[in-house]
Amino acid sequence: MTELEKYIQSYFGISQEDLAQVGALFKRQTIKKGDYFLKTGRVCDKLSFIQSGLLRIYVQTPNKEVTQLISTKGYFVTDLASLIFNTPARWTIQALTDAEIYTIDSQDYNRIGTLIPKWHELEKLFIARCFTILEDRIFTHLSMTAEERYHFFFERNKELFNQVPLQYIASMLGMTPETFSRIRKKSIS
Amino acid sequence: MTELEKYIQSYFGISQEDLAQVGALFKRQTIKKGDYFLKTGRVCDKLSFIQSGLLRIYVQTPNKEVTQLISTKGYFVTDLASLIFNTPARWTIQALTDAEIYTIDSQDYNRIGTLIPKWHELEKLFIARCFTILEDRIFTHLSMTAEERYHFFFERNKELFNQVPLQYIASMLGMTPETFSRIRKKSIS
DNA sequence: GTAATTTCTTGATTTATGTCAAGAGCTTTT
DNA sequence: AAAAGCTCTTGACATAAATCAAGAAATTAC
Repeated sequence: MTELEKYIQSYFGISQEDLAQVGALFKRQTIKKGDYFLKTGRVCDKLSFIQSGLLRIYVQTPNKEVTQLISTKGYFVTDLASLIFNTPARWTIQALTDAEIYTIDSQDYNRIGTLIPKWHELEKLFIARCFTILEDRIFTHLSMTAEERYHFFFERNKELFNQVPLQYIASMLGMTPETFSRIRKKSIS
Repeated sequence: MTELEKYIQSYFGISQEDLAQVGALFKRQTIKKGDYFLKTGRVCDKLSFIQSGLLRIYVQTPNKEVTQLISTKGYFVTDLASLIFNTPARWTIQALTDAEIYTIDSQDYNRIGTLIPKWHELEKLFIARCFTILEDRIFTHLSMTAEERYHFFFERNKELFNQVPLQYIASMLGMTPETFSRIRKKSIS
């Protein structure tokens, strides 16, 4: 079983055969550090699984660049709204490191449901789980200070802190790099 | 066509017959101002459509009460994670006004998929749309000041401002009632 | 291995937002 | 209609976080 299949298995819980069928629709692909997976304004016509490497999802606003998420091994990456509704992508997605990904194009993606009858239901559950993760993330912004968000995130994502420029984590947590740096200093000493 | 059916129609786009079938699973119910629709820690075994009235979704934390959302006419209300995964509810949901709602219990909810084959797919799309709304909301916290969030929300939800205690809107936007009040004053004059 | 670039830290300062406390203005209750 | 509760506002002040600027540290390019 490939790693992709293992992850799909764990997220969706489908049979060996179904797994092989879905897995086969994903094509292995490498993407170099700095390359763009997606740019704001284009329609996102693919969904990828990250086998290795790191991708950053962000938006360029008039004032500043805002990092929405850093996606790592084992996660799927796409602009969901754009993929599903064919709207222009809100996010730009760029590789922070060389990355190995498995990609399915939107055509094949839309075909999964016909191959595997239960797929829509399982995917519904998967997206619902993603939904609740975002609910919780909003809650952190309503209830926590920058410092609390830092610790909360750090406890759950220690590895990330020595893999990516910290300014991106700062942005993702809704604070400036300077504030991030000061909290970090306090926390280390 | 009932209002419930009209909304389901607009969200899910299903046929007249299917609509009648789903619609029939919802039972009309009234709920008095102050009544609890759901309490944190219980398992949420229902999903409701709001026909009229306002419900507030919030959490009591050790320090303060945090309002996650105020739900209005035309919206569905539930603790999605709890409904789907049978986990203890994170949110408490309380009526801010007398409300008229249409409720489906989790048993019937889980049966829709067997009645209407396309349901899971349509619901997937519906939840995906909710997902992207939350993505956008997170973005407001990463990119905007309290004042900007105020205006952004105000432009889109003017009516709400003379229907509910403003402190709840303040909380929902991630600021104190005092800050909210000051921004409001500036904005009026 | 040195230069060039990018990233991170630090200090000084400003600005935004939170806290506390009091009172005014509404609603609801009696 | 007075009393009791809420809710909102306001001022004074405290604190958190942003901004600006400079330099140190790390990384990447040559």
